[in-house]
Order: sequence, then C-alpha cells, then structure tokens
Amino acid sequence: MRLIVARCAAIYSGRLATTLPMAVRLIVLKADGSVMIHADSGGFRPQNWMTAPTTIVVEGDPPERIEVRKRAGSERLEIAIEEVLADVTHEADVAVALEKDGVERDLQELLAAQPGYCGEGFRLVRREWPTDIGPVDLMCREGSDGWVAVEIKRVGTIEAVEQLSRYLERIRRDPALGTCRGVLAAQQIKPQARVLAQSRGIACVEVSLEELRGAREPELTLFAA
Amino acid sequence: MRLIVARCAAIYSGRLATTLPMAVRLIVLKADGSVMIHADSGGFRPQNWMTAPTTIVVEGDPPERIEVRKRAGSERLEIAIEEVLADVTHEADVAVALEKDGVERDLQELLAAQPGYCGEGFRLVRREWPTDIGPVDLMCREGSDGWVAVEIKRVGTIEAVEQLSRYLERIRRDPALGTCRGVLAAQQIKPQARVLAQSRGIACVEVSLEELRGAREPELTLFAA
DNA sequence: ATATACATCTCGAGA
DNA sequence: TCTCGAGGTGTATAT
Repeated sequence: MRLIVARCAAIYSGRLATTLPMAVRLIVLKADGSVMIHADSGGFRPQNWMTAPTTIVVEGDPPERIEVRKRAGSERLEIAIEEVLADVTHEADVAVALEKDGVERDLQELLAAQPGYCGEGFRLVRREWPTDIGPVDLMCREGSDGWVAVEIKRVGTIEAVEQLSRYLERIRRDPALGTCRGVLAAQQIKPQARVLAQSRGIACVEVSLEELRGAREPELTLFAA
Repeated sequence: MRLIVARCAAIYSGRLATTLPMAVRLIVLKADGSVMIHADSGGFRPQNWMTAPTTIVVEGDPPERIEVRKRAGSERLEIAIEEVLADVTHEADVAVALEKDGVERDLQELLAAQPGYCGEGFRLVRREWPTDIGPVDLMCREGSDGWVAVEIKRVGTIEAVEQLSRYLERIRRDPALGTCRGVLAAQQIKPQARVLAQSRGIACVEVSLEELRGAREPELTLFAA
C-alpha cells in the first residue's frame, strides 16, 4: 500500500469524463492495483478511482505522473503531481474479511425457519423459489390450499413492492398458482411502500430481528397486549 | 487528514453488526469527521467506515482505541489498535470539486435540444414534466396530437422501465393525456429491459453522446445507410 | 425529516 | 462474460 500526499490534478475518461483541478489530496495505490484519490472530506468516496485489475505506470522519483488503465476496457485515469508532501509504502493485509450479521440473508434464514412470522399458519415450501426472472425469497402455503410468495428486505421500499409484483405476475401465469398472494416482510417498511403494496393487494409485515432470534413462538407477542 | 497504518480490529453496530478481525490496515480520519478503514485490496470500498457528522474519540498516544459515533442516530464504530506502524497528519484540501461530463443530466440537455433523436418528429413540450410522484425527464408531442413521455438513462435497465411505467400510470390518469406513449432513451439498453419495455408498449431508443454532440440533424445518419 | 432518483455506484452470485 | 440484486450503499434535490 503506497500512500502519497501530493498537490495533484487528475483526468478520468471511460464511462464518462471528469477533470479534477490541482489541490492537495491523498493518493492510495493498493497492492491489488486499485487506485483512489481522496480529498480531506466527502466520506468514503474517492474523488477519482479505478478498481482492479489495472495497469499502473508511475513516472518520476519523486512521482510526477501516474497513469492508470483498466486491463479490460478503455478506462483511463491520469494523475499529474506538482508537489509531493509524503510518499510512504506499508505492507498491509490484503484480505482479512469482514463478517456481517443482520443482512437480508440472515433475515431470510430466520423467517424460513419461522414462517409464521410472515403470516399466521404459513408453512414453508421452499426458499429461493425459482421464476423465470429470478428467485422469490420464500414460497409458503397457508390454510388448506393457498400459496404465498414472500419478498424479504431489510428496508421495505416502493422498489421492493415493484419487485414482488413482477414475481407475482410471473408466478400467477401458472394456473396452479393463479391465486398466489404476496407478502412483503421487512424490518422496516416505508409508508409509501405500504400504500403501494395495499393498492396491489400485497400484505406488509414488519419483523424484528431480535424477536426472530429470541422467540420461538410468535405468540409471545400476546403478552405485550 | 490523519493516516494511521496499524494492526487493528473493529466492531460496527448500527444498521447491522460487523466484526473485523485483527490485521494491518490503513485508518483514515478526514477533516470533516469521516473515518475509513482500508485493507490493501478491494479498492474503493473501505472494510469499515463512518460518514460525517461524527464524534471521534482517540485514546492513547500512540493510539490504542478509536471510537466513532454518528452524531444523529445510534451507529458506532470501535477500532482497537494493537500496533501502530505509522501515524501522520497532513493538511489536504477539503473541497476542490470534481467536474463531470457525460452524466445523465448532460444527456437530458442534449436530447431536450434535439428531441428528434428520441423519436421521429418529436417536439419538446418541457423538461422535468411534473407528476405527483416525481418529474418525467422529457414530455414531447408527436404528429398532430400525440403525447410522449421520455425517460432518459445512461444505462437503461429493468428499473428504468418500471420507473417510466409508474410515471405513465400517473400521467394517463389525466384524460387529455390518456394515450400518452412512453420512450426509454439511453446510451445503452439492457436486453431484459428491452423485453419488459416491449411487453409494456414502451419504445426503446439507444442514443450516442458523440452523435448528439457532433450532429445537429438526425438525418445525418442517413448517409450511413 | 422523508421521498425520490442518480452514481464512473461497488460488489457478489449465478447462469 | 453478462445480468441481476443487495448495499451499513452515499449523495443531491425537492417536498
């Protein structure tokens, strides 16, 4: 990992074209070939960057010009350096992975194990039920004959309702599933998503990760009444 | 801008929960309060981060523990440092802005000036035509009476078709616009988007930024025939 | 504060 | 290779 603090300017051309005027910034050259140019603000987003795989040419010592090209494609990032304030290289670890807990996948596993939280009497038929435009998160049955497709999100937005609607359209083309219902299950459901869902006949269920983990039985919530 | 290269571990809790095992990484503390933890690969995206506004507490010298909290909300990032390999602070510029050319906005301006590229005989009525769920990029008329809503994208995806469909649903509620057509104009249109568009009666037009800039008249393309 | 859409979105899984 | 969906998406804009 090479860290260069320098007065620099940059030009990117590829998916679009950008110019970055001369100023003091941090240039990071990572071991895998990725390059970032960071200002002293603006959160985690670099002002310019290129992800691996790249070909990097550094001209001058101290560096005066850095040219970065994408291996495949025609993207190009050219950095002109006027003054180098620091230039250090450190060995850092390449990939000690981040572990995540509470992503959509976790929610899906918990709801697959306890489908009753999606709706009373729901029984899981399968996770990742295939359709010709992609898999529905859960396919359940309710009562004696009813089918229910469940779309699971961390945050339920209007887009989630659109996505489930697309799936339902495909699912219902099968006469056996013609009356399949839809349920959107999420930790949080946006008001407008709720409105759109209602207008499409899609039910909304807010689920709690803590409750799914802590409780075995939805009936526990009865004590809160 | 403070750059710390250190053997560190991190815990994030907020929208979800993550744990980052001990390893050598780059920690960046920006002037605006944003914090990033970068490994030596995986360009662009930090393994952990927090965007401004934050409250940062650095304990120890050399630093042994950094706690970052989001000002509003309950997000928390805790960094435990085992060994500091470097710790430097540099003054860098906060905001010398990046200039972009070729974003959707540019495409919209070019097509507004030359609506004929969206469809033969199109005449612009207005850009950012308002609906109750947001503005349509272009509203045009064709022929003697026809209305056409144009959605512009750099890359036309299935989501763009959904977006235009939502707009059309609202627009057509006005009896005067009941027969309004839809056109998706993009530099590149994905095959699945094309299929969905066709099934919804939405026309697709691929446009070239270079052509829009170079030519004044769509008729120039006739010479290519 | 919420909703809406853009982004060089990035990144990963699956076909 | 392409496509699609998730993301701690972030960011700007309008309501």
